[in-house]
Amino acid sequence: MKQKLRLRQLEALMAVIRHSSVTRAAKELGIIQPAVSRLLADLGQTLGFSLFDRRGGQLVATQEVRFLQSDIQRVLDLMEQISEVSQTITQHKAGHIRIACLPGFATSHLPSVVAKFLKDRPGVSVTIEPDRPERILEWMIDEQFDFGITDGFRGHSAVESTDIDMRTVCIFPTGHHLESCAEVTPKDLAGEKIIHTRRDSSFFKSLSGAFQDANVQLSTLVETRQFTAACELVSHGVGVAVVSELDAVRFAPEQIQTRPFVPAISHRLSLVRPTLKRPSAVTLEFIDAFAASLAPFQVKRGDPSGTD
Amino acid sequence: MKQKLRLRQLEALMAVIRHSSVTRAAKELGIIQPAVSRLLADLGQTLGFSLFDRRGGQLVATQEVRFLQSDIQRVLDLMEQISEVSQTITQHKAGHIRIACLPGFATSHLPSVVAKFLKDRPGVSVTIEPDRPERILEWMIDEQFDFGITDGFRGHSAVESTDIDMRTVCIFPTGHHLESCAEVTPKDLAGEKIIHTRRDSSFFKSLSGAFQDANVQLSTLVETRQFTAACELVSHGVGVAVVSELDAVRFAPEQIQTRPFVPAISHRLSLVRPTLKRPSAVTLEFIDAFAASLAPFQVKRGDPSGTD
DNA sequence: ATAAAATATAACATTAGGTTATAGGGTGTT
DNA sequence: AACACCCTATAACCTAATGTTATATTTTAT
Repeated sequence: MKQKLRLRQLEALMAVIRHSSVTRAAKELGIIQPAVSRLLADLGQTLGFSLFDRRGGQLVATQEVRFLQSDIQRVLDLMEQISEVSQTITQHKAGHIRIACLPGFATSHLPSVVAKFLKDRPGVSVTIEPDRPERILEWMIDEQFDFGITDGFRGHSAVESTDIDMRTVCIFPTGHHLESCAEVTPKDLAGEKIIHTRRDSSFFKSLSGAFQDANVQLSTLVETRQFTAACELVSHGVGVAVVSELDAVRFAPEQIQTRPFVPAISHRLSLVRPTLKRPSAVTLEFIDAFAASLAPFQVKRGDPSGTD
Repeated sequence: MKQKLRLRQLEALMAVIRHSSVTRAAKELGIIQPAVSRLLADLGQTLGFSLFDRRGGQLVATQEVRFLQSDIQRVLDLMEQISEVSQTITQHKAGHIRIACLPGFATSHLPSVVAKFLKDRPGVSVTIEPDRPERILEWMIDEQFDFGITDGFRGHSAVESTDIDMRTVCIFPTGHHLESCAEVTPKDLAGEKIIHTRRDSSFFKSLSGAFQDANVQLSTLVETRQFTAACELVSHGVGVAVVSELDAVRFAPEQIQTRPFVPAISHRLSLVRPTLKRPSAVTLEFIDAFAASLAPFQVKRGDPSGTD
């Protein structure tokens, strides 16, 4: 009698213990009494000892059964839990998303998006890891992360990307003489000390291209990786910069002024994820949500005026 | 697709995760590959998301599955454990025995019996609760305990008892003038101060009966509930007593001397247990073992010379 | 004792889980 | 590219577990 324990038998056992009656237990289980009777009989067989004593019309669990009772209950509870969790997963309400992003996003735009996303999804958790684009790329290739927000992405077979061109604006301290301009051109910036991104970045190339086309000398004040840093500097009254509008809007008008930059140049963001790794449903949902959050700052379609 | 989670499906899932291959998993489970394939397919259906990504000929669990993995493993482990424990229960190797006994037994005879019993039964545990006979009786009626060792038991419908008549001996301090007697009669004890049990105990009635029959005055030195206490007193050179041989043998000849008491009177022990409660297999085994341990000190059958 | 209720047993239907046979899909080689 | 090979999926069928109805048996209450 080397029978295996069956989950159904344990369910029946616990139901009978709860109700002290086979008939009532059957009712709870939604089946009829003989079925429960046999489940118990079979279980008793496999366990090798009797499960109940009758005591004045009531069934009382034997000591052996009481001995196992807590473990059995735990198994049933766990199964229940697994079912529930898988339910919420199916409803895209549970899971974990590992996000790698540019440092600027980790502090400025991303948190609000994540917060909004998590509000509707109690089971979901998120890891945010800020780092340089090169590292983000590595992480995608290694599949260490589910989703990356980067720029200057050149394509990679193991990485799938969606590029988004972000509008940029010229920013300068409040009170600056540029305040009189409705829009800012390279000519307006002649002689200004500029805060800009690294010279090897594609965004810098676009920017300096615009200056060259206008025959204006671009003179550097600060070279930084992050738009946020540039905004920060400008807000302290130092210099002028062309940055993503996304970053600029976070600062109050008392701190910095923004004007459209002409010619319009865009900052190309890349939303990336590992090609080979099948993304979880929540991950895809999050990528959608994130892309949507960028829409207000995105260059209109059919108006590329692209970077490179 | 409101299918229930099946244990077998979870087993298959974990096996495939372990081996990264359906074929190898099937081998481990002792079934063939198509069976596992379908278990997985069905499970995927009920869970509502796919379980594996293929990655260069290897199967890799999806994020969703990894999310559930630890819970699933716990369920399987618990089932395993329940099986094992029930096994040892079947082999009478596990369980718990609650023993209520006279205080004397808790310290003298019982521990050695319990120790020997537990040695072969790793899973078994025991509770020993010493108290007065009245309380032991209550406990049996309430089914608070599985087994009781008492005396003076008068019968009760809810309590099943096995009576055992224990041999008794006369004990006295080494160097006492009774040493010269081969056996001790009431006459030999004339004028001796006696240590004996309570006057309302049936054993005392037997004893005083013997003295009356011999027309000897029984003079009390100490009245105690426990034979062990009497032995203790005697070993310190105080008085003479008639006690169960079981208790007497625990003392060295340098401390106390023992002689048969004539007429032989017995001390009736009752091994009791709740009638209505079905005893566990280990309990029955233990009662047998305990009864056997008393045999050397038991009045021979057909030689009752009973108490009352 | 006897009626009523609860439980166990018997005979059959359905379904999960197993089997064999076979088709389909990658991977690696030529 | 075409081939062979290995792994996996699908189909058709079988067995054991679990459910059903009908009925006998046991237990409790009157």
